Amino acid sequence: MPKIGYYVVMTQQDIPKAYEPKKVEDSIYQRWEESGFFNPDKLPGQRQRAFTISMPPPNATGILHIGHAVMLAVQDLVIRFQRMNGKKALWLPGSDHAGIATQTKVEKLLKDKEGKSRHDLGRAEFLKRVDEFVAASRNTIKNQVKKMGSSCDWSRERFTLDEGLNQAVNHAFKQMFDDGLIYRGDRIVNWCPRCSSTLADDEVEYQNQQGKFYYIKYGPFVVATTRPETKIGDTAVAVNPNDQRYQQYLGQDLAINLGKINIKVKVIADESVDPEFGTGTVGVTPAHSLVDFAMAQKNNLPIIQVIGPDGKMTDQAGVYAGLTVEDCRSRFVKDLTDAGLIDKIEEIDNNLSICYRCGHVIEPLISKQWFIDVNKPVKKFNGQSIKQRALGVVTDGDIKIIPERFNKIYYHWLENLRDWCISRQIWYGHRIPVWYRGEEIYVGQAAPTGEGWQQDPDTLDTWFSSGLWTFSTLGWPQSSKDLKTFHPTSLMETAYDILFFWVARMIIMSTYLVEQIPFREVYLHGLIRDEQGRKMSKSLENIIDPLDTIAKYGADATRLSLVIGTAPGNDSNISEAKIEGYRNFVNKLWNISRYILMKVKSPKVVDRAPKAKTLADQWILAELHQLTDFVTKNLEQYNFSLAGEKIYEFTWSNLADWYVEITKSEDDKDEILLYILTQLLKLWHPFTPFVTEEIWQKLNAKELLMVQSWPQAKVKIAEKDVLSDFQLVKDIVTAIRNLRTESKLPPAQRLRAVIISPTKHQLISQQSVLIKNLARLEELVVLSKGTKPSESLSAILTQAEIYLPVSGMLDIVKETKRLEQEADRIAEFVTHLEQKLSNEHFVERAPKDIIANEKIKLVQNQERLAKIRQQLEGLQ
RNA sequence: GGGUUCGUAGCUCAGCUGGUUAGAGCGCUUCGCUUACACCGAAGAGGUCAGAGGUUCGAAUCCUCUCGGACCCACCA
Repeated sequence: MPKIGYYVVMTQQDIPKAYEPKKVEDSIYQRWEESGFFNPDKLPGQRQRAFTISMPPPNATGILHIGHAVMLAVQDLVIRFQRMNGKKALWLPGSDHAGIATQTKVEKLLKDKEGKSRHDLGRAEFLKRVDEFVAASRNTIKNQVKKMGSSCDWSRERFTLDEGLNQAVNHAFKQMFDDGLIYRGDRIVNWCPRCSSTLADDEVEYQNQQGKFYYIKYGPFVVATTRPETKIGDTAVAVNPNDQRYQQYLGQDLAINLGKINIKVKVIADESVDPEFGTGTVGVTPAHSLVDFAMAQKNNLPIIQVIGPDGKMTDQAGVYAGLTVEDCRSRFVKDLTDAGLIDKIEEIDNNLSICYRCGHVIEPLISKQWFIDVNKPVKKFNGQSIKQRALGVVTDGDIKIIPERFNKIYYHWLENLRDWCISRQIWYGHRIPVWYRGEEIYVGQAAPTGEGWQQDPDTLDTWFSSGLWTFSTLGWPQSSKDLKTFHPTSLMETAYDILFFWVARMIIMSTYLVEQIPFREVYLHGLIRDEQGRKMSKSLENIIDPLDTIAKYGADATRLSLVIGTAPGNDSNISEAKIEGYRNFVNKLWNISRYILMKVKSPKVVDRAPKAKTLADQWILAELHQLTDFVTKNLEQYNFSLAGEKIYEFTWSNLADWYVEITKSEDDKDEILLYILTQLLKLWHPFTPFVTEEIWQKLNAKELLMVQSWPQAKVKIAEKDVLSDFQLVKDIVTAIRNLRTESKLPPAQRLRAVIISPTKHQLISQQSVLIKNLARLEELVVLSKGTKPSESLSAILTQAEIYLPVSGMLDIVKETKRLEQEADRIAEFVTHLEQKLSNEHFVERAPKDIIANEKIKLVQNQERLAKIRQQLEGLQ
């Protein structure tokens, strides 16, 4: 027998009592993959509209972590929903070379294992090592992505260093260079001496720390600084223009002695100096401070670089040349102290700039780098800059960010964006497509012909290529069919912490290069924390590894725990207990299915709603259809949690706890049970693809669940009446069970009950078999009117009085107390309603339907209260 | 300094554009191995929705302030 034989041969008795994800998940994934349906070109049926998600490419460095797991769970949910919804659904996977991150990682491995640096190996050999590492790592990640059940199109998998993407990068660079948006210049940049590379502004992190604030006697001034060694490179001293104390010195050139060093500074006035802070005077170090650099440009100051790219003092530092920054600082401070030039030293809180990749302290310094001009007017944007354009597509609503509040953050970031430094002095990445020969410069796709051309040794910022991701992966700059079909993509789903790094840059690059938005909607999920809300980290030993939880509880349970109980853009805490809870749920779904499969004569898919034969049938169908409607709407609006909770509730509370129990006493349920199961599996599929597919196959389905069409909510039943009628039945059953428990009647004891209901006795009579079975009654008498049987427990509902005669066993004291409590509770509610309805303003201004509803509630509860009081009198 | 966000049952969280006697899961109590499921079932207990004002007929939901937690951006010379 072919592969499907596995399912055919299996008899219903063989269905295990407990669902075992580990045994089935891999083979189900394999079936999906072999079906080819991950590829939108191979999907069945006529599909006009495309739905595209570009998977945020995980870094080629590591292992799948819980953050990736959320992203995969959410995106797979959306893409499966859209695929079932008849869309040409493409989820394009890939990975990112992550220049600095990967190079840092490999350098560390190299050092730990062989004690060598990248320079010991040389560029070519080092890159070979990186490629080997990345190849292995990418393969690992790919397998882990599959473990989550991700239905992405592996035939379109891309890597940022692929040939095609490399061409896209070069093309983008050349186009922007030709348009004058990319330029090369000497500017102050964030320099990481450890990485020996520049960093973008947003790649710098800050660490709060206790530092020393040195007050240095500085000619006629006292200048305060946290970094004394940079004072060697001062070329000015700045004061606030309004500061009366220093007016006399403005414009003067002063020679300052700093112990073993003499410097020359000009006294300048600058608004940015806060007269209140420190001494109100600032030593200006143009080469090693962003702010000072700006001041130097404004005032035409000389620039002296005293710290080199290697983190050591340059020759300009005189006697300190060659020392590391740290050594220089202590030597310099000692020399100043010896010379009596230290006024005082204070402790101060300050922010240390550190490299986001390696944690080393950042040295701002001046360097010749490549930049993208974000403020230059662009002709095709009618004079707007690329930054204004990126703002416009969001303010105009072309791109919708969910949740909306991130709009503000996005705007703020873009409005303050400075030119983007795109060159990196690392080896791993896209080599800058620029060649030099003497004074000549050539920019192009490939090396120019002719002798003596040298390519720029630098590589591009990783985010430059990531910025092209939505379209470079679809064949750009060629005008490919994929690009036409799938771009702009539909949804960008990612964590909010990457909004600037990536989302904003994709918008800049796409609007400029393709003249299309990269995606229509951005859905930002929160970060996952541990059960106490702490970040997950190795040192806290609180890491939840999705691969572990998949092995232990299954991919479906892991997915549910990441999708339900969370709100967009909000961080969420996760614990193993939560995942365990969803494992239990998946098992519940399994067992409901097991029950149905064992009960029906021939398991099959039922897509047409069967005729309801009983009230219970009508009720469960009405619930199912309402559910379908609700879930569809909420999935369309990315309210995954709400949708999931609702299906959960239907599955466990309505189907399992009530309807399945009912089918044990009502006959002829095959069609309807199979219909409900069919629809339910479809609704659950985007959330829990594995278990639903596994059950689906047991329905002797020929096709895979993943390509079935999404259920339509066709509601024909008079739902309101059905729902309220069935609610009364449920209330009666619950009330009887409650009486039994409260009065400690043995669960097995069959009881007799009398129900009196003037308005609903017919309904209750019709449902008496059901009520008897569910409430474990021996006999049920239903009357339209009558009096309470003697010596009986009573429960008064709004539409029915229920009596359980317990001759000789009635505890009058207890029963009185119980009824009194009930009466008090209702009396309180009645008072509340009376007050509300006697409020003129309420009656005047509230909507009519609300008032009508309150009136009904009042009447019902007044009657109910009266009857309970009657009972109480009867007990006296 | 600017901004965002959270504070709802013991714990983890849902509650959309204001109208339910405020919900879920876990935990807890009391029963129960009723042939789908003990990864279960039945019945319960448990909350003045951080605090104080305000808008409104009506506020957990909107506004202001206070307190407490988290985060982002800027910046500290």
